[in-house]
Amino acid sequence: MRVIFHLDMDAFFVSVEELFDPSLKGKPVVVGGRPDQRGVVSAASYAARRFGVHSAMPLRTAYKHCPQAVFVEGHPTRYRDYSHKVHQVLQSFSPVVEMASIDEAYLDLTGSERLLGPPLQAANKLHEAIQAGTGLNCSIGAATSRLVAKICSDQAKPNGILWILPGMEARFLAPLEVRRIPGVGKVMEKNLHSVGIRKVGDLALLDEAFLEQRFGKWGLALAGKAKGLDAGGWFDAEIGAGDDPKSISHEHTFDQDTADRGQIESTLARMSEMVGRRLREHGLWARTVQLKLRYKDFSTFTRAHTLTEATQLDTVLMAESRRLFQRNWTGKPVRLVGVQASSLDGEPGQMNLLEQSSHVQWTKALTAADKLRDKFGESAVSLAAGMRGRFRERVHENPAGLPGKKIKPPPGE
DNA sequence: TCTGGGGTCCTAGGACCC
DNA sequence: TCTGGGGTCCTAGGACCC
Repeated sequence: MRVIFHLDMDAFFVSVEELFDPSLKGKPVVVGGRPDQRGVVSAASYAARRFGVHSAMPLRTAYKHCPQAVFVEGHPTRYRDYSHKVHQVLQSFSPVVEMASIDEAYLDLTGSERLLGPPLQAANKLHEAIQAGTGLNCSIGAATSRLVAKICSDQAKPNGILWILPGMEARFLAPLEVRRIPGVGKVMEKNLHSVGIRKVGDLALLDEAFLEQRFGKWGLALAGKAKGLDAGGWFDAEIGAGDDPKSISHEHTFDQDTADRGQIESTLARMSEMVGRRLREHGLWARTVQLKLRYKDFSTFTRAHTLTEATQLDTVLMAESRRLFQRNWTGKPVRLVGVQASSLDGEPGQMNLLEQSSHVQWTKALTAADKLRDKFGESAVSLAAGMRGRFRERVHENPAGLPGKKIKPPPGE
């Protein structure tokens, strides 16, 4: 019988902020930015939640609900550090660990009973170890499947442990709202409601063929989920299977919508640099480049192009995203721009000799630039090629006092 | 209420090939 | 000469998650 844990950190970003500033404890805290900024709540403390503030809520709305809350920008590097600490504690409990996101993980503890005791006891030990190792609270769900363990940890919040005995899965799930099933969002919930399905128990009673015919592949998976099985989709994979990313992207929402071609294109250049850098960090090559635009009415537009040869280079990403932009932009003010790289591979694929030597030189130059950015910050270095023509305003983005350095492109470009 | 940024997976149509 | 079927790749959009 499988023993699966799902561990979820409680109010993770807020709790990390409290470690660095204990005066925040007990106060309504909102992580995400200033209340007059465009943006949404990344995390809210339990005190803030009592005022109706929750994650994904626009910051301006959060302010209306709770003007006395402390609004903080957030510190992504701190969260990554603490996520890493959590990961280390988990690895001391099981070799089969998968971080599902920055603040949650799955563990397979099957066969560990002699070492750690029965699931509830093991969960207690883990809970204490996380506290000791990070100073943070978490909630743990234990069950025979990933799905049930995940729903359990949610039910156990905050700072609790819940174990569902083998064989009790369906009875545990039956009274819950269908929305509690991971993957059932607003739209699916509405669709299910429209055919009279509200509880997971209603779902379990239905004919599988009906669900498949009505809701497609997903419907079939739902039938299994209602019984507590890891049926279909992402839950089916073995724990620890997910490794290399399938896409890498960066996007930016302007403080105010803009129709300034120079501003838009220089932002695209910056997004391309950031994507290129992450490709090199991961040792991945991309064949597909995608441009994303979002307009005032939130309508979102994407255009992609697949290259004949994979790339890691900022210049190629820039040229491609700019070309897509110039071909498709109608001149309407833009709210957001983004650049995504996909069709990723750990190898560059076939290149002719000339391209190979050019590629080696470029990679050297870019890796040097990456190191400078590590030292002096993202805006310290900009590609000389990125400064040509419309990208010229990048120069002015360099904050005073930082060593602005141009990296010369290799000859022949 | 006026909506971030980083992802994953699914669907569906068209091109193209055998 | 009235029109098959399957496989794979590419593209666009959308639901969903943290």
